[in-house]
Amino acid sequence: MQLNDAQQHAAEAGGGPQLILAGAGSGKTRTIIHRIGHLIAANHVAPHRILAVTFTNKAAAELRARLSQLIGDDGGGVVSGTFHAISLSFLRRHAEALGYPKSFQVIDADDQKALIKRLLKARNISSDTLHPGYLLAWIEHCKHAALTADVAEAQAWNDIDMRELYAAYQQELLHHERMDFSDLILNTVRLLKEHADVAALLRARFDHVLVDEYQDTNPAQHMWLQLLCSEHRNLTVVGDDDQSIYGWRGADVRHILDFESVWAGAAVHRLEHNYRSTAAILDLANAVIAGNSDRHIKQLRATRDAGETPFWQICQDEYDEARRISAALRHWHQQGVAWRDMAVLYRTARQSLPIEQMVNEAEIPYRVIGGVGFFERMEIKDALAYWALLHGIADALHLRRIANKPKRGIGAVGEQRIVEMLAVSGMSAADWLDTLADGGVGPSAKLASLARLIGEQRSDAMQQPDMGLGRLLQDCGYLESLQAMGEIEAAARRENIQALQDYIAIAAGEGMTPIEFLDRAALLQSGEQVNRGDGASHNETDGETVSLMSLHRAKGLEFTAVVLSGVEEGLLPHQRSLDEGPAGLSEERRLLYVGMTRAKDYLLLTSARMRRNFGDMQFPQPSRFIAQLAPEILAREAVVAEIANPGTDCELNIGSSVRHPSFGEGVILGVEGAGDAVRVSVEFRNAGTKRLMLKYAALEIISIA
DNA sequence: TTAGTCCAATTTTTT
DNA sequence: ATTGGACTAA
Repeated sequence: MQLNDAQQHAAEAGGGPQLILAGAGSGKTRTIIHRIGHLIAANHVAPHRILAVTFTNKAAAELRARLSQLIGDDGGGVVSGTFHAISLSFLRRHAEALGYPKSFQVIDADDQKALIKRLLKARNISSDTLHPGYLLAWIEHCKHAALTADVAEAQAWNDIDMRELYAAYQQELLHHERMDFSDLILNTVRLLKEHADVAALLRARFDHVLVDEYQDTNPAQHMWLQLLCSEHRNLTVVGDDDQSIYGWRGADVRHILDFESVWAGAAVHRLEHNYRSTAAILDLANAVIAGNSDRHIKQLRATRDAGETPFWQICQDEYDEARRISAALRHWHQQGVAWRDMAVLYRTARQSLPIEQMVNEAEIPYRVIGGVGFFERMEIKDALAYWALLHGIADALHLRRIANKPKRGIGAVGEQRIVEMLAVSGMSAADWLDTLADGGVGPSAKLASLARLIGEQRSDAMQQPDMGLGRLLQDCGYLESLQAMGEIEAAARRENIQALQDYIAIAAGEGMTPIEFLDRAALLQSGEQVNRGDGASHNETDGETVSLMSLHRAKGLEFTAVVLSGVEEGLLPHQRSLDEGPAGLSEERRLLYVGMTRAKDYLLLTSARMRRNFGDMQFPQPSRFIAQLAPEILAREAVVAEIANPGTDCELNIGSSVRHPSFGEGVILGVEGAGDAVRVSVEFRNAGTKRLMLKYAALEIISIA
């Protein structure tokens, strides 16, 4: 397909700062691809001197795939990756300027939290005084704003100096030779800012930089780009302020709104034709996003026919919702939509459980994208810790992790003493463990047999990096210790470990070093989880599956048919964001907008009248984002009813507001029966949900939805 | 000092 | 419902 004028202008613009405002479905990926192709073919830029920054690893992979399609030759060596992945590759070469060894590793969220907890415990600060999550969130907040501990604004909580704790946390990380995710960005900024020699090398590395999803960059990333591109100024950013959904991660929409003032002389390109969705879907999405005032006014124009009007289905509870979703998926499948072209999206991960159960029961092949990622699983982290020890690249966190797995009679105190002894020794964890082979002192003596085992197996493992892990886990008793969780659970975990071994084998085949493999594991934390549930019985081809994922994960993707589930007050908008005020609410609305604009042909919204939360039940109102929309743009079940107040027949829809003489105001959630026997379910603001005989209820209509 | 039992807090979203 | 943390027995 040809590019349209705006796309072509953007693709063929020369150097200098370029801002591409690209609405949902406006072909921005194609434009980027063509721009890169044009830079190479017409401007003779060497491919390896082009850097493309994407938001997810998946997007980076997609970019590479499409580049090789366009220009062949494996994309010609164009460098692409996430901010984090690219930062890590910079830091691998230059970390020593910051006092880190080149072999530093990345700490994941779990270990990060454990480290913070130990830090607070060592200072006798209880979690009631200062919640670890709160401290961590504040530190992250500083890092997103590119503020190191020495320049962060002092912050006290219950007389505790959080800035001092931030500094201590960094010290602790450095001591463990680890960086957290935010450090990857922040430390790269420090390299560019504080180390002129390194900065010069990094700046000279690329001639052109392109950034996707620019609306979701935080100040640290913004600074990262400014510092990297300040000389050549060949920076192209692509984004859409209506799709900014990462404010909680420090993203600031102003970066895209203010781009022209930061980069003088920037050219602006607007892609305002939507090629993805039917006009009906786009009308609905536009109606929703129009409710936000803090946005660039823009026209996103449909290029497709009206199509089917999106439907809003109100369900009894989350299981009824899940069943109706399954029915819709089946229906679309009968219409000829492939499973892989359908997605069920939700606000929170826990919503996936009932959906998984019902979809599975309906024998629809599915997969959950996200959730607990492969590399975050306990057994995988354990196995990787053993593997790191085997390859001599383990650190204190690895050793601590497996010290008492399987049980070796080492408890919390013993663990602590082992870590202290290791620190005193001044050796790496792997080297220190080797010295214990002849026996150790105190708790470390309990590691002697493990030390001997590793000593015996190491040389074998070094020669064949893909082998060895399974043998070590078997011989040290780890695999057997899994049995304590029950046969089925243990088998699943052994299978995961087997998958890890296969993964390692592939990586080894590619010539990847052990440290590179750990890097990949750290950056790919959140992989896909394939076919949970009874996948074996469906005999589906790989990839022929419906995707279940969070709204955030759906960013940048498109599907023929989309279900947005749980469109309720408290869930979308989420309660936590409502507590954050108007900015939080705007972001929730954008999230809904992002979800709707994923759909090409069919869109179904569902909400439940009742939802089980922890143990107890909740009765959410329909989401404020859709409750007021006319049935012409969002269809729903309608009932013709004669109501006391107007006295005439009228269409009373789900979502209509009514008043009852004693229960007060409420919203119609459902209708059953016919004629005189029609009963309506009404969610009253102050009186809960009631089922009323329409004929006798004396309802007064406030507004018709 | 460790291991097992009971109780509490937890969940918004991700690199 | 699950999981980490505190408490208690050995």
